[in-house]
Amino acid sequence: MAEQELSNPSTQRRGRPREFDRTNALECAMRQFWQHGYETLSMADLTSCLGINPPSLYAAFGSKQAFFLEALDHYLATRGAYVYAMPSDQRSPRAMLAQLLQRAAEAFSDAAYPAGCFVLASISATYDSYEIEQAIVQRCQQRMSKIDELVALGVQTGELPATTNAEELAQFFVCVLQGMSLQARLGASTNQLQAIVANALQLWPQAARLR
Amino acid sequence: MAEQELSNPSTQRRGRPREFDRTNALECAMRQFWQHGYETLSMADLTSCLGINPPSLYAAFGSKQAFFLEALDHYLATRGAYVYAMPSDQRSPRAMLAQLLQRAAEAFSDAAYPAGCFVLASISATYDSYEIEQAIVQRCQQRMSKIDELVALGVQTGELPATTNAEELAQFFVCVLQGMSLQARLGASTNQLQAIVANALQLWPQAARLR
DNA sequence: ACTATTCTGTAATAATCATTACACAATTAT
DNA sequence: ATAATTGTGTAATGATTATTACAGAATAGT
Repeated sequence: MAEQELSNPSTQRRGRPREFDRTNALECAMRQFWQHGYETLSMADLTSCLGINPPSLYAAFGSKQAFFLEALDHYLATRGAYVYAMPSDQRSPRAMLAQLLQRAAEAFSDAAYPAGCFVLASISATYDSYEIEQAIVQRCQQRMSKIDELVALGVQTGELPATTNAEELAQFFVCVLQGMSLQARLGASTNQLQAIVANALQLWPQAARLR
Repeated sequence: MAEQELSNPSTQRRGRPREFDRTNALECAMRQFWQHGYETLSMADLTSCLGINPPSLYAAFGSKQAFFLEALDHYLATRGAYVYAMPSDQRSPRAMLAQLLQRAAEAFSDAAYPAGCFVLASISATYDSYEIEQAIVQRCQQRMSKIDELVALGVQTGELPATTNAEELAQFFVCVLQGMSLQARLGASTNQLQAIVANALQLWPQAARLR
């Protein structure tokens, strides 16, 4: 069912070779979907933007829905990877959460890319295709669980008081992160997002206050 | 340019009377746009949902865009009015902000309506019509300025320390509110949203700590 | 009763939507 | 050289999009 994509250049395929770079097309589609949204972006816009014709696109990706989902996963593997790309697990959970949020603040307001988070920007409205909506929600929750882990770890290591409601605190940080994406879509600057992060982190005091 | 809508029932208009209730149609359209989004919701869906035919709809509202904008303003005047409907200006700024956020927590998770905030849910993706996007952003910022006022008032009354960066703190609360809308779209319960509010409000301590 | 006005229902409009049929081009395998 | 295979370009597909032409129905004013 899934297309077998051979990355090994030595294994040449028969037939006429593809004239466009698949990854490059994926990157371009990611940006387009990110900025315009799934429903709003038409295949005509997409093909003219990519400089290729519909049959080539369909041969390479299958359908608009499959193309979007692959672009979404391309985002998760590249620009959206900062969530899991923690520098080192040696650092304290708080420092890791701080870095996660600060990286988000930078990424969301990076002028080189559409504003905010691609996954979060894709949520808002329900879609004609329930399949897409499910895929977005699932990937969103999977990513956010990283914050759950960090807060739980903070309680475990004693960095946060044992009486902390870890689920609630984690959900608070998730809420802030998601709000930051919306703020970025509305034009918030890196500095403004960083100020939000600094404020939010006050709920996880640097010096743990044990009762 | 704007349609003259006479609310006075004594001033009868000539011609065949409208067979559907205009406000009722607006309420129904609001829910539909709220749930499905502007682009996704087709006029065919809308007319069949309202039980009226396209010409009646166009005669009453003009166009899809005008219909959406009127539905948006209907939301602001009804369900979305909680932002400005503060109980009394006698209360402290903090209490007013708390009430604003708590009302949002209830409204966003009210099963009787689509989840989250209609205005915020309408942002995410850019639209074919720049006019609509501008209208949404403008109404959004106008509403959020209420939070700016409350925080500034808190500093003014001494409830918050004079060293407080009012703009940053206000933007933090706006961010939380917007994140709450997204959380609600993802299925967060009233209790969960209230817990987020409680956490956020810790940045505005009940007993003002003056340095 | 008659005219002017406004709404309603049917059915059509042109445009755009995602998708594909088909002929041809470019490659590998034999 | 020939067959098999796969990508490309042109042009079309049927469906759906927002919007409206038109004829008839229902009201108010005269």
